[in-house]
Amino acid sequence: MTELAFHNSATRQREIFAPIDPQHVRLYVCGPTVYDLAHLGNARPVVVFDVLARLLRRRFPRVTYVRNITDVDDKINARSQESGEPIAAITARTTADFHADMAALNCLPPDEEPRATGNIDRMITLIERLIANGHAYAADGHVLFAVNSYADYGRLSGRSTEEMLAGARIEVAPYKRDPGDFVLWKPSGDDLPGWDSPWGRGRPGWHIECSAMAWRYLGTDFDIHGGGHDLLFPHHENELAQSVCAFPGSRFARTWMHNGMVLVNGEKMSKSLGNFLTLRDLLANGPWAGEAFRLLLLKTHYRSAIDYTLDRLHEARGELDDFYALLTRGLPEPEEDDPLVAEMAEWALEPVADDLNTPLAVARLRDLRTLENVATVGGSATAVLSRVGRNWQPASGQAAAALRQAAGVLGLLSADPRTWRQGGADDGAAIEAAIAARLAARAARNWAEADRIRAELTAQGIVLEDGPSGTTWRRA
RNA sequence: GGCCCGAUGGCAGAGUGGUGAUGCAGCGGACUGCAAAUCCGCGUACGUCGGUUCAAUUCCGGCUCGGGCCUCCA
Repeated sequence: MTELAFHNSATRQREIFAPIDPQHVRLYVCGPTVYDLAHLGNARPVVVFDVLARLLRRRFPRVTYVRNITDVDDKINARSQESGEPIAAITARTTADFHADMAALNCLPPDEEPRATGNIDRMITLIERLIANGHAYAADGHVLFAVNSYADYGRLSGRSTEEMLAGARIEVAPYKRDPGDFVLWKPSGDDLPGWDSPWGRGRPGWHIECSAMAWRYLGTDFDIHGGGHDLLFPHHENELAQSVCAFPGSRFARTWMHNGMVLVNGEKMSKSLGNFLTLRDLLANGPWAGEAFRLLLLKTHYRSAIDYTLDRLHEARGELDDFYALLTRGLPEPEEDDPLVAEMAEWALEPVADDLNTPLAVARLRDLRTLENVATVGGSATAVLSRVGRNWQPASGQAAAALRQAAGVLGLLSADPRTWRQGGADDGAAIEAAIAARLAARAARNWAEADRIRAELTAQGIVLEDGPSGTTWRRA
């Protein structure tokens, strides 16, 4: 089995993955701030790191995947003040929506999904440690992290403090000793959520929550930290600084992985730009849209930017149609431990181990599809086999089993194939009757009648496929 | 303005110091009563200018263009 290798943002290099504890791999990914529906860009890290988690679970005895819910944030407060809806209602509703949307993308839940508000005490502990260690100071009701107390500040995101100041045009709060200092704790008035603390009633700054939750569930040192590339600075830089300074001698995450942005019309999709499409908008295209979007994401390498278009979504759907067509054929089931099936599946997944090269893995899935089609429908697999460099001669059902197994690690092709192709209206019996009538007409060589029936079904959005083993149908 | 990343055929998108994957679209063929599905085959690409090398799309540098971060952001 090929070893795993990932591009580490912290070193800007591809590195062989060696977990701190090979018996227990630990992964942390930044989760959503629950103040509004998730958009397409929010979905990308969830899908990408879902694939990573599936891969890790396949390779290691135990994996703990933590993804937080940020349910205390000034955007949430602002939303509540605008709409009058209580904060708890906004966060509960948005969290439920998020879960539903991610399930529609076939993302598995993380092992732990802590909420920021459930970890305030941990954050306070961290802040106290930072003050005690000389890395933070209280000023004007706030507690700030002192950037110049940490020599490596800026190293993760690859920028010096001078560089950061050079371009910064933000106004600097008067209570900051250094313009780069960031807030760990800030005071809350009576109209805002707040918790008692040594510095008065207040609420946490943005970055401290992830440090607290990673510490609680994964310890001071763990294997992989993931998130969108736009979080690299300042969020991850600050998170790292806080955690390392709170626990001298620790290193926090060994590997940092960042996914590229989802673009629309060549520009980053974001709520502040207003050019976003929510998952709800996307899923309204049909029951196929969730998996089609997942495939669309996995057809591009996770670190590259990806431009979303509806055409590409339809293209991905068409590909899934082809895969599911094969899986509806009622193929023989190979033995559980069939070595050829295992070999083919392993081959297809090989690229995923190389910094999540899902586009190449998807291409290999297509080769397995061709092998199965050749085995069951007929034709020649010479082109595929020469490309693959093997002399596989799979019997009917073997390549399909390998396909399902490999696709499962990508979170694809796990729907019921018949539902995928024929789900929707409850008119299956009528369609089957029409197909039987057409077959009778064909048997009588009454082509006009047979074509009339087919045209009628086509008008209803039903596509017929005549195969060696009979006629099947699907919805267009 | 500072820092970082990218530029592959009509579109999307892997990969490699030496015959340039794959998908969609297009074209031709097999199969089919005709289609659809399936299989086979074909065409057009490595932004630009230099450098290193026997050889560069692949390594190095300049340029152009695009994107990201520097402010909330997946």
